[in-house]
Amino acid sequence: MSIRDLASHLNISIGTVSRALNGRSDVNAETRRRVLEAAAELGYVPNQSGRSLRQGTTNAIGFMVETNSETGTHGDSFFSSIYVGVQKEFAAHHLDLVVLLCPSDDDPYDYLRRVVARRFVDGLFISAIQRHDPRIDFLIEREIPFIALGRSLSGGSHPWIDLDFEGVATKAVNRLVARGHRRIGLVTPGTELNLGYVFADAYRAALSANGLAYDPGLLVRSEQTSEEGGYHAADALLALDQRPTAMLLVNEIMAIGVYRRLHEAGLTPGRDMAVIGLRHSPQARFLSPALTCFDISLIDLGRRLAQGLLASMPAYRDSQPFGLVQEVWPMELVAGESDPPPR
Amino acid sequence: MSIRDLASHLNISIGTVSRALNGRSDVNAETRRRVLEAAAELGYVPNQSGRSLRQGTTNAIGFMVETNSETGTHGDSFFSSIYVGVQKEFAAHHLDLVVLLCPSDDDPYDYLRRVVARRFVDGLFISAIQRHDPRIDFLIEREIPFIALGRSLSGGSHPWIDLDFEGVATKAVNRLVARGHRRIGLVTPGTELNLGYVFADAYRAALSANGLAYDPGLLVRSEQTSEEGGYHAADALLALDQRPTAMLLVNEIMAIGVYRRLHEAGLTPGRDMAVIGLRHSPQARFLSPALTCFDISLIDLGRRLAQGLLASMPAYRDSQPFGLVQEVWPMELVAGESDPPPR
DNA sequence: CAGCGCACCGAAAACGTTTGCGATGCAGCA
DNA sequence: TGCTGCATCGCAAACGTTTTCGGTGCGCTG
Repeated sequence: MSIRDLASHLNISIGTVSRALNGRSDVNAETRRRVLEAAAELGYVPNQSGRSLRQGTTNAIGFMVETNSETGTHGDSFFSSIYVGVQKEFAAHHLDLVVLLCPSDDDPYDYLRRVVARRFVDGLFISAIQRHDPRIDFLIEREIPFIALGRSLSGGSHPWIDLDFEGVATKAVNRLVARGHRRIGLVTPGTELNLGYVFADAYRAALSANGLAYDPGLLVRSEQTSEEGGYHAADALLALDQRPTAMLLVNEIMAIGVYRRLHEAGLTPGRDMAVIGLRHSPQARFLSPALTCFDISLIDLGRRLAQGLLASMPAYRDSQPFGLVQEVWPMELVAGESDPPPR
Repeated sequence: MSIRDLASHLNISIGTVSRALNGRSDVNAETRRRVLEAAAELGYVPNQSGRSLRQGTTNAIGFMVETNSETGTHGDSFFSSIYVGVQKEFAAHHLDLVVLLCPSDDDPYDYLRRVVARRFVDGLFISAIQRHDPRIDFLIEREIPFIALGRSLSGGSHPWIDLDFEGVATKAVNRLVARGHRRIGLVTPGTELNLGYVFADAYRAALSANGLAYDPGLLVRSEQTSEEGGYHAADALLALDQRPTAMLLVNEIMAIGVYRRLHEAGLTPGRDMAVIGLRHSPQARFLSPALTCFDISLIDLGRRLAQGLLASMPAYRDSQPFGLVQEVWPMELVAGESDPPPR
């Protein structure tokens, strides 16, 4: 059931059929009606490979995420919700979302180059942005549409959306200081992810704005951002001569490990230690005491990412009222019971 | 940089280049070496569209999952780990995994038909298998390779892997009965998902094997399998004249809601009520008291699914030592502190 | 030397689609 | 009538690849 079958069934040329199906203006209204009717009747659907070959476009968009081969998660379900938002935005454009899982033992840059070389996707979402991320320059140079989930120091102007770490640090520190805290620890990723640097800078600025000195010992860079990572980060903070009375975490998964370590030290989280985190997954509501955290509307973030990508793709730019998307994503503080005043 | 450029650069025909790249035997060893060298040097990578068009194959495999548009999750990170396992198995075959998110307001059968019609994938994983699932007959009839994550009553022999609900029900009920429980509630999905029926049958069989009568009131079918669903299921069980002393849940997300409802009723989970669940996500370790649950090695399950699919695809069958995969996936009980004897 | 088989390679068709170009017919206008 | 312009459509090329078919040259055998 190709376009040829459809044409011979209607006794017209394949060119006319193609034009009718694609809504071109130079085809008679009655002819178009007959074509669409026959297509529906015979169950004709265009072959994507043929179309891609001719147009040089695949109608597929890749979302590149990095895999943790050991735990088997990629982003702790962080991305699942983002996908949904992207999909919602893509539905109207007949675009397919292709999740590209870069294995952790593979170099993200090499992986990306292979994907691009295969011409498998028309555009890309990239995440886990490094401080100096070669993928960005590569994509800009090749003129491949993309949007980054996260900022980078890499040169060139390109679309990106990042979480509002400045806002988080400011609100969290202000809140803790208002409650009487003076020694506030921060746990960020210890990898070359740029967000660790951004978060740390925002944290230092927030401390300074509150007239507090920055103590390097209170900044823990954790290789893992998992429960294990949280455990060890709490361990490091508790080992200090002058312990902090509050901890600010980059996600809420680490809070599980922090709670565990606190309990082992005979401390009760939310009483002997204040904890604030960022919420990545809806399942975070379990923690007891309830974690005070910053809520991310991930579906909306996904939608916005999709809009930003479409706006940078010539074929879809007209459908988007936006220009170059470069913005931070605001987050709302959800008060829990984990950050009381110090004892 | 097409195969034509490569050929003219080497002063040989494109056919020879293609044969050399694809490892055909009818090409001189020296010629092959030169071709591979030039391909690497010039950075040539075959165009997937051209290849797909000629061969009628796309090198892409779809994984169809259903989306919950409200919460934004699809399977509570259940699938994230499965993807990783699939990807591990696919890596050697140069297959791409395409995640196909069926919106919740779309009919899965219609969605599947559109995907198939577009010839976008060579094979499919389907999940969320209904009791009578029209997708299965459709795929069998069209001779499209697939494997189902879940059993179904739909006719025809096809590859599938399902969780070992019989084993779960037997072990859980035996364990609870051995500890003195006599009234054990079961919470299963209230939708047409087949797993709800399978689990309920296994539960009844396990009760019977222990000489216990089946009380229909103790079987709660919950529309939602989320935290909310768990809350309401616990609500229903607590409203009974004769309350159960233990609850068996279909996943651990519901346990969050169950715990909450128990606390509201002045009951302490793991003391006034025994709770056992299935573990879908590694983050489940947070619950306090620790949930006694059945652990699923999701990465391995993903690998096995991929093997089962490959074994059913003519192009890859030879690489797999397996035949038709139809099996249940064993799960190990991880003892927590949530299922003590009744008070 | 004739004949045969084999290794290797080039030519060309085919996959299904889109699109530029030209052809046709017809209405409108001078 | 003759010319122009427009609406509509057919023809054919092109996208990049794989694969069949046939051809060439060589070595070997009888």
